[in-house]
Amino acid sequence: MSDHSHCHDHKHGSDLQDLKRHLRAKSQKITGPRNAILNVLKDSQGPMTNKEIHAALEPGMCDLATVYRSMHMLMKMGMVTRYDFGDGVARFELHAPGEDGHHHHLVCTQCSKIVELDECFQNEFEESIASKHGFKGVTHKLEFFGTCPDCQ
Amino acid sequence: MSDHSHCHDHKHGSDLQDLKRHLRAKSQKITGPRNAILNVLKDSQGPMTNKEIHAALEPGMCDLATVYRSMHMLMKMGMVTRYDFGDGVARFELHAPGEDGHHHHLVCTQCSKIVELDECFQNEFEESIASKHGFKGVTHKLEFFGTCPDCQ
DNA sequence: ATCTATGCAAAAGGTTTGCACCCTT
DNA sequence: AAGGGTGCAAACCTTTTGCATAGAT
Repeated sequence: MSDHSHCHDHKHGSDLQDLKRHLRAKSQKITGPRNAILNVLKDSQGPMTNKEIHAALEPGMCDLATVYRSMHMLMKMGMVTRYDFGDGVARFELHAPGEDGHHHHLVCTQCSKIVELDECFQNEFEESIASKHGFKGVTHKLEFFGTCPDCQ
Repeated sequence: MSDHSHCHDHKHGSDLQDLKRHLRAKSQKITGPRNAILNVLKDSQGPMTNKEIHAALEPGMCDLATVYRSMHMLMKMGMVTRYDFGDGVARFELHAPGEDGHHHHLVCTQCSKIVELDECFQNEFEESIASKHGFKGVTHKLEFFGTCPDCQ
């Protein structure tokens, strides 16, 4: 598989029309809450928790439970990727429907600042591990942790 | 019972005496529960959740809350590493006090089987990312996910 | 009109904490 | 004897779910 070279714009590469079209194509309804959530995700600077997404919506726009349900739906549709940074809270990032949005992060262990990484490590490694253990459809999650300049 | 640390045996490289000695050295008490927990971890085949550790102890040996507290303590002492496989549950693996126990896993997304990987990917990549963004003390977490032979 | 999505509230897990008592050192 | 460690129960947080209603197609 080839790797993406447009890396600076992962979250701005998808416009709202595309997203809605993709939802409709899978016979998912375009509702107020979903519309609003997609807008928040589209403009986000990095991965967001359910609570953060909820907080970013206009008050009364949408229940927290609906945010959770929407993220499940978007994940199942492959429009969103879930990230885990080891603090027990799920974070989500939107990407264009066709693309897999695969990339990594550099997280500050002090202030939790998150840097989006463009670099994606090349992986003959992944293939050799997969074949060695007889696994199919192998992917990886890779995150970096350290202390950011401000916290040193 | 001398045992040499082969790559295959990361979790058996630490014997109980060493572990206890290390605890005492940091003025941590050796109690019944801690002793039992260390024994379970020492014999484990892979990362274990708090609940699994608790279940592996003799009934009545130790409260679940104590398992949680012990894992915190062991982590702070650098004797245990925490792993997150994206299911919202923390898993722990013991390693010898001096060593960092750094390695990776291959997890089956169907049955949750976990394969311990010996290979650790070589990282000039990590250094370049750290310096590029001005981070210090950068480490990484890398886990592989796929479908195991039995589940295909 | 149909069938899904939502709000609300309750439940379900995982994890943490307060407090009185026990036990290692 | 002193201080940390433990059990128990309650609190906390994130995430899930049941159910009646609202809303998109």
